[in-house]
Amino acid sequence: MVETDELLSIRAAELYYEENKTQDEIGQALHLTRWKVGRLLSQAKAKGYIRIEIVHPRARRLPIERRLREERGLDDAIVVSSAGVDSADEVQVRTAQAAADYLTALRPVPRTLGVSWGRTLHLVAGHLRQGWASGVGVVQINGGVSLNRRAGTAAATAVAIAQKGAGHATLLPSPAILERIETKRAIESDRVVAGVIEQARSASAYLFSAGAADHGSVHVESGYLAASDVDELVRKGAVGDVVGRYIDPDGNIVDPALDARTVGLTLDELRNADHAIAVIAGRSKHAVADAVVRSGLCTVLVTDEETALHILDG
Amino acid sequence: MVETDELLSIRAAELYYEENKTQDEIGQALHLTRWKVGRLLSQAKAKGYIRIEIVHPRARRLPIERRLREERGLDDAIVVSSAGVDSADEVQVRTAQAAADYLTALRPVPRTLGVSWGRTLHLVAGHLRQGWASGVGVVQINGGVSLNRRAGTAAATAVAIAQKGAGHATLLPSPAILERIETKRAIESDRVVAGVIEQARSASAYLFSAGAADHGSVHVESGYLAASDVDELVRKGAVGDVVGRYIDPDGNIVDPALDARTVGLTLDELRNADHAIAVIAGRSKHAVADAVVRSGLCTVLVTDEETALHILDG
DNA sequence: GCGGTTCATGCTCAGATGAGCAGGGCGGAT
DNA sequence: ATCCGCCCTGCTCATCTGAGCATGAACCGC
Repeated sequence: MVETDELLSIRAAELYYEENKTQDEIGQALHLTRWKVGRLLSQAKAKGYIRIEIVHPRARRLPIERRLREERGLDDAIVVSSAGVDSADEVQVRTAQAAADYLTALRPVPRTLGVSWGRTLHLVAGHLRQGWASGVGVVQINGGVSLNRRAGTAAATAVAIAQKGAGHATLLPSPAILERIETKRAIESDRVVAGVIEQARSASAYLFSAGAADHGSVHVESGYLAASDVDELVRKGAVGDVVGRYIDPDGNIVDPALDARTVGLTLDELRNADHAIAVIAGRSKHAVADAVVRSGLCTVLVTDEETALHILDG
Repeated sequence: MVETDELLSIRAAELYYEENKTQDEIGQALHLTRWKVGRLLSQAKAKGYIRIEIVHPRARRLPIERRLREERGLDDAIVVSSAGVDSADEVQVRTAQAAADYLTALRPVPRTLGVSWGRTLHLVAGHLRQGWASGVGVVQINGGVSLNRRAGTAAATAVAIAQKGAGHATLLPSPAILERIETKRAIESDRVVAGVIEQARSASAYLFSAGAADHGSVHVESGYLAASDVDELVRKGAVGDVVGRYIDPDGNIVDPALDARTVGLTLDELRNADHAIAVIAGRSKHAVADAVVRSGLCTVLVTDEETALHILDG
């Protein structure tokens, strides 16, 4: 009889969802009372036979967001649907869009916003609307002067965010990673640099992404690290980087010596922030995303469905 | 504003379908009246942003069935869901199951059922329940004595269907295709054979499948045709076979000479039947399935979702 | 400017649905 | 054999939802 009930619940679901019959009509068709039909329907839902999906580039996944908040202790989570998406780029674009939306709707509007840089943040900046805020201060939280080509994308990101928010950007005039620790100390003792970092520390919110530990990393592309350096970091357990600092699955610094040569906010400073918004999308970043959330590096996560499910269910 | 409405309808849909809020609650959350929310919801449905799928091996696709009836003039159609199916075999099993269900529920119960044979029908026979009918006559409608191995599967199918339906099977003691037309004439003039064919002609319903025109065909496997023969048939436009007779996309006999050497019901006899149930599943049979339906070879089609959509939308 | 048209909005009302409850059948324990 | 408790069923009632309608704003051509 349980077998029959299961079949019946499927028949009922077909008539209800695909043929738009009322439960009463279904009852007549299957020789059941309408209450029985209602129960079969909720049974079908409970057993997961009914899958409802919202297919839209801007669609979110609220139940997953809720789980992230409840099971991972995030203050907030934005999970974009990856339904009907073929390319990894598309996923990143949707996530960036969502991050821009979140930032626009963020209340209270942060007086000063600390930002990192990279491909993802560049996209976020691009999706922000002119006038998303009125007079926001934007400050870079990690070094970003490129060593070779693509110079200025880091600066451009911060400037774009500030300009569209009718504010001004404070740039951190320093490379991300220095060759020698002495140089790093020297740069940090520079009054301008020290001032910017001080300002970064006092930002009311942070917006940053994370990089995967692979050869496609911006650090390799920008010339801060060689491909072999990344291999070495991976060997030591690195899953990716946050504001230029490479971490293992538990969020610990993988290479303290390298970390000491990295300019910008430290991870602990980030962890103590009230509003730390991480924007992380794409399959290659599943591991870092997990590390970021696990180790409390962010209070708010903006990501895609697959990454979120990876974080939740491993 | 239209852009905003679209976004709103998505937000509303998320809250309604993923969070189980009432339209009223959503209205409060989004500062809308509940009527506006209702309209946004139907808009989201109309634009196809809401996708509802029933995920179950026994699930059917009623809207597609309806389209097959209305747009292709079938008396009835059974379309099984191919959601969550990985293997082609699984699709065939589901379809066979559905065909068995259909046969069991068929009213009036056919006094005599004409059946063909093949892998699909064998599965159907296997899924029939003991006692699906009480006293049904089963008669083979095309030759099926195997020339080499696997002897008897054709007979076994008919016998199983009859036995489970508490009836008896009448076998057609003849090969499917003969080498020379004279032999075919001789066999057909045999009293027993002629009697069986006569009985087949007067069956009250037919159950048959179709084969793809490829080297995996049962005709090749059984030794009736060489792989090169099939290639030649394809060159002449064959998309597959029904009761051993190869047809082109319009349902016409591809090779009249070969057809004349084929023993069993003719296609026109099948076309004139009141109840001709075709069971066709799998991607490799899309073309034949289309030909069968287009040329009116069946009144009832049992198939899978993908094949049905191929028939409907090309 | 003006009349006409279109369209979105908020409403009434009836139909559809879900929550919770009483009655009764069934199986197991004593 | 009898009692007890569980679960399934069909019910009442309150809530939710969709259809259809009147209103008024916006838009268009004249």
